Amino acid sequence: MVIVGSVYRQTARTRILDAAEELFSGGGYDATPTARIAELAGVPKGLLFHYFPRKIDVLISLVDERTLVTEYDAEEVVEREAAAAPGDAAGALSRLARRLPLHASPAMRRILFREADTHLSVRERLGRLNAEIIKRARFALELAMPGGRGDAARLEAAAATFAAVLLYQESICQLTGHHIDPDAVAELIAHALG
Amino acid sequence: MVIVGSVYRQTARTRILDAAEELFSGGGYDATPTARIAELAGVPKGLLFHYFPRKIDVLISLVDERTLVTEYDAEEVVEREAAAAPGDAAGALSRLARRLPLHASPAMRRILFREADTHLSVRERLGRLNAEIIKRARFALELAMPGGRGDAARLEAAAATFAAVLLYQESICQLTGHHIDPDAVAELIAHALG
Amino acid sequence: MVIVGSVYRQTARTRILDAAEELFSGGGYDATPTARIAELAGVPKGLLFHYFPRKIDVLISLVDERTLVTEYDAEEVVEREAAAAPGDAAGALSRLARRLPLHASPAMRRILFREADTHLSVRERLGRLNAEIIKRARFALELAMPGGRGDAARLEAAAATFAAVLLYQESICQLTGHHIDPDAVAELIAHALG
Amino acid sequence: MVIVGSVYRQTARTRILDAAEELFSGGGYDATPTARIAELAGVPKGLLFHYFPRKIDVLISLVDERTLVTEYDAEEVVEREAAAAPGDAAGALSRLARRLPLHASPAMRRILFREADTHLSVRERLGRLNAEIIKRARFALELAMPGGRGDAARLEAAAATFAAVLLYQESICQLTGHHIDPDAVAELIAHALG
DNA sequence: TATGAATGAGTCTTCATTCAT
DNA sequence: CATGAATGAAGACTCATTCAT
Repeated sequence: MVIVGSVYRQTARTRILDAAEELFSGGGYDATPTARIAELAGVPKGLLFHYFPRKIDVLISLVDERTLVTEYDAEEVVEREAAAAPGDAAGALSRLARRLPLHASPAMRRILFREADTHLSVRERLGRLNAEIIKRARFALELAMPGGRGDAARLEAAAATFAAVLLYQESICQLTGHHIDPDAVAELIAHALG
Repeated sequence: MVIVGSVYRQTARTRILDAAEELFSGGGYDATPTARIAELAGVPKGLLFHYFPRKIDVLISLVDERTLVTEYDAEEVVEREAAAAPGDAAGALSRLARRLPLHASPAMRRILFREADTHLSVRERLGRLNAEIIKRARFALELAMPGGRGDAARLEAAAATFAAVLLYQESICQLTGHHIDPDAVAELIAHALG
Repeated sequence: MVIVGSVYRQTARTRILDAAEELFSGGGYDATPTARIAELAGVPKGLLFHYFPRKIDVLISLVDERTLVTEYDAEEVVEREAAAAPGDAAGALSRLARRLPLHASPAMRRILFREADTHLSVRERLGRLNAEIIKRARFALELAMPGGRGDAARLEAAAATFAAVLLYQESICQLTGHHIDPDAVAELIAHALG
Repeated sequence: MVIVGSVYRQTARTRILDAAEELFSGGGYDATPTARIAELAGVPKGLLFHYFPRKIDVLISLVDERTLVTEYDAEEVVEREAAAAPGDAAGALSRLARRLPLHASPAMRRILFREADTHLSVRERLGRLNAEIIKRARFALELAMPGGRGDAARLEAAAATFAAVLLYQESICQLTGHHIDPDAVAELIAHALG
């Protein structure tokens, strides 16, 4: 009953975060008045400040709670996949892309990039995400081509490039109107290293 | 007198743009009050609105006047270089990177990325830059490997990836703390296509 | 159980008043949110309003319960002292000063003066204190110099002046940084009347 | 014309200070919204913040500009008076009281005392005033009774007591309802030293 | 052109107080 | 009694923009 109740009637705090996520991703943090967040959440303005003393705390909580790096044992999964399809570097990267360790909605990703250079805590989170993706891409590539072909520097550039494409693909599409396909980049990289 | 007058006028307008460039790139467009622009430019607040009726006009003028795509005949230069070093795809891309068609200062690049998703005119300009870079990268790669090795899709992915790395390299470095080397990426791509 | 209950209840109420005394004397009534009183008292916010329906009731209760005019028979004490040291007007005033009929802590005195002009009930209490001190000073001086030397007006000025010095000595010291010694003033007054 | 103009039509800044003086002295600084100051001054709310960036700056400016210690040569005046009426210590103090070196209106004095313990700059100004009054009282008394009768400590207590009475007389009257007459205190002190 | 005072809508934030549990 | 979420009115302060001179 209690559980069902909480499911049916989201808590005020959750509704506030939902509203903020939508509005921040739409118009940006600065352009979103707290009043509009409260309005969309269906709570009085004061309640927002009951849960989040300052406006920035809404953003911080959003980033803290909704951009989690996945917690499953990533390495084990990658190893299993590598064993199942040996030598398939492109496939390994593509699978990594699909498991992008952003628990976040596309909205949250937009928020992450948009606010990163203004707000330290957001930037830190973005930095950690990038490092994590690079680490996993490097690991996947090493597994896929055990012979160590290609030098270390090239593999490093490949991992960093792939991470950049993954992180920025939506931003690139939105800002430049040009769609970039992670699978095509994965194939390109695999060819470069293979 | 007339000349002096026009000199003064230009000076004021230029100083306003200089100040705006510095402040926008530092704190962002929204966070920069017009009063501070005027103050830093050393002009009275009213004069700013004499030259730029609305605040957004300062940003628009900045983007229009200070992020010019280079006007030299890019294709001709690339052709000459390709002839001088046939088959050197990596070098072609590296040279392209060094001629990045942003006349803009690093400050202007920061402004471009930061404000692109909020302000249409900035986004348009960024889209045109991206398209231009992709076009030149494609052209350079085609020239470097005339045999048409590699299929078209892969070449397209290569051009788009390189453009993304070029455009975002500073953003990536600033936001994630991870430095990405365009030359290494150029070498990677050349290897993929070669 | 009942006893324990009443002990707890009293404890909560007392802790609220303790916290309010500390905070009001520190930052002033207006600058002290009820939330901080409750926090310092270690009680939930709602409980504070259970005991004190309005914020001002906390101040009123504080003044009512913690700035009591002493209840011993002041006149009798003064008479006994006067008999023991006849003619010692300065000593009589000094002893009066030491028995200052403020049961209150220095904190409560600060509250009294600070809030007097804003809150009627506090002002009334302060007025009563002043009147009481003047009365006692007059009585002590009359006893100490029974000959009736000095005219009535001068004695009145002496009593009022001494009361002012007693009441405001801490305020003067705190606000102006100048320390004023009640004993020296007592000696001065005694000399004026003697 | 310009002068007449400025006389007829007070500047907005002056009207703001006038309004603040009236309202601060009435209800206190904290209880006075900036909106009401602007309203009483007949200026838009924003203009108040054009002249005084923070609310506290209104109070600071008020204290800085409207509680000036008089600039005439006080010592010379006192000396002349002392020569004209030798031995008249009571008269000297009474004359000093009438020249109370507060250029300020009674309203400003109320503000000074009320806000002194909350705002440093106000407290500093009050401390300087007190020191100045004590200095002048001491000087006046020394001139009036050149024989050096009475010891130094008593003279010091007399000066401090008189300063306290002068500074706090209005506060005492307002808070306790008891009127204290500076002339009577002057006579008392003169008698004590005489 | 040049100047800075004037304007007022809008924003974040605080806080006493209520109320359902 | 106890709890802390809920409420909304009110306050300080910001800032783009206008305007008279």
